[in-house]
Amino acid sequence: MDIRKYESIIKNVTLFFGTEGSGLDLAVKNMDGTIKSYSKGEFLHMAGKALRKFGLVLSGTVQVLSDDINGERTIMASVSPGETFGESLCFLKKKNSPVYIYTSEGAVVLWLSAEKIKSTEYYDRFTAMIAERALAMNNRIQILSKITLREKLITYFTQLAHQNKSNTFNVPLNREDMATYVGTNRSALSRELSNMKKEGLIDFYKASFKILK
Amino acid sequence: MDIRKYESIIKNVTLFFGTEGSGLDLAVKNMDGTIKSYSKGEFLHMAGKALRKFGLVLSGTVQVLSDDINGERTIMASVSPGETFGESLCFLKKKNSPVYIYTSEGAVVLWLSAEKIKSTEYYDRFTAMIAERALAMNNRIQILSKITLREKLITYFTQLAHQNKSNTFNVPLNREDMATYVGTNRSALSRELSNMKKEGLIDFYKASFKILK
DNA sequence: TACGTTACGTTGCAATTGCAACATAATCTC
DNA sequence: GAGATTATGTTGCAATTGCAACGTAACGTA
Repeated sequence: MDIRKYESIIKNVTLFFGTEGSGLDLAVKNMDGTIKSYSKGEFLHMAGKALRKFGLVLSGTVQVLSDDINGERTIMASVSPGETFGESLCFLKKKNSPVYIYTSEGAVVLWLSAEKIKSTEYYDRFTAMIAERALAMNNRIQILSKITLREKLITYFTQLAHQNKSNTFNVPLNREDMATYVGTNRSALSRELSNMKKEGLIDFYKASFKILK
Repeated sequence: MDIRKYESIIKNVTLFFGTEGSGLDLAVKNMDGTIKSYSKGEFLHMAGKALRKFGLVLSGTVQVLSDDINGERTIMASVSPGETFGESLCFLKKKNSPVYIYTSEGAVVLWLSAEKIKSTEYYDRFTAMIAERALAMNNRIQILSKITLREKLITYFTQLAHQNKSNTFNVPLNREDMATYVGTNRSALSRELSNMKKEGLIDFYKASFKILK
């Protein structure tokens, strides 16, 4: 197991922040940590089985997928290096979790036991990680449950302004991802952003936005 | 403090499940629990201040609200007896939480310290509570991020069928709430449900639904 | 500079949906 | 069971949005 190879990534993850060198080795060992490499197109986990450990992506990208009735597979999340997946499912020991874990481009994953974490000094951080995710999802739900695109955008901008404590802020997503985040497509997003600018509600240049009214 | 008066509710909450009588008194005491009554139209918490404790509603209903730029207040959640609010905000000690807690009809709330919980035997359950909420929100996001109403409904039904391990299930919401949950209005929902029935995709009678195809 | 590539803006049109208004059905109360 | 009340279904119309196709700007590379 070659934790040290990925130390620069791991030590910046909230869960391990500030843990380095042999301290990191020990921490990972206490969580039954195992590193596994996956090649392009491989499944890391199949639906219907319990997730014994949750994953921290060390390199590559991992997709969380689920099926619907028509047998269509939807991407529920795309996980990048330094990000985790499956903590809640794993912590709750959900049987029959309806999700697949898959990598289209190949990935390296550090698998960690949520059960073992409970008896380490990292338990509080683990809980905090889930709580942070809950807040982030809550924000997104606030946006997605608005009816019109304009309302969605106003909600999104309000959140960003609040986070930045300023009416000027950068949107951390490109237009394509921003559109997905607020539940629309790029062209509709561009149209509405332009309308809002025309009406003097906001101003923006590239990723920099300003709320005017 | 009159915990016992609400024992029948409290002991059925996941957090306290199975805890009764003097055990419950002790548990609540160890979490710095305090009961407070609020009258119609009262604010339990104002935006901009940290939430020192999270709440468990004992009677009445409590609304979680937030403002947007236009000064419009949106209901983020409506919390009924036996349900909790603010766990994540409280656990993370978020300053400047942008939410108001309000009761339109009056309520009784048991306030509990997330900090104190850490050193009790209930910590695992607390974490599980947040994880459950994360999963529930994730389900809703899957639904809300679909484009068409039909896709939203198919996703919702797929989730319910999976939870029930059967293609027949009851929807635990009336049409009005179901519409809100999937991000539309009642009449559009009725229309689409009828269309899906006409096309032989589903069948339903009142709250009982069946996936056919 | 010329070229390719990628990100972003614009627009026409068809499809979906919100909304309002009304119809019908179920439920409750007396 | 009459009448009130609430839940659900139906429908016409206007508004919003998805989608596709194209235009424009920014950036890197040879």
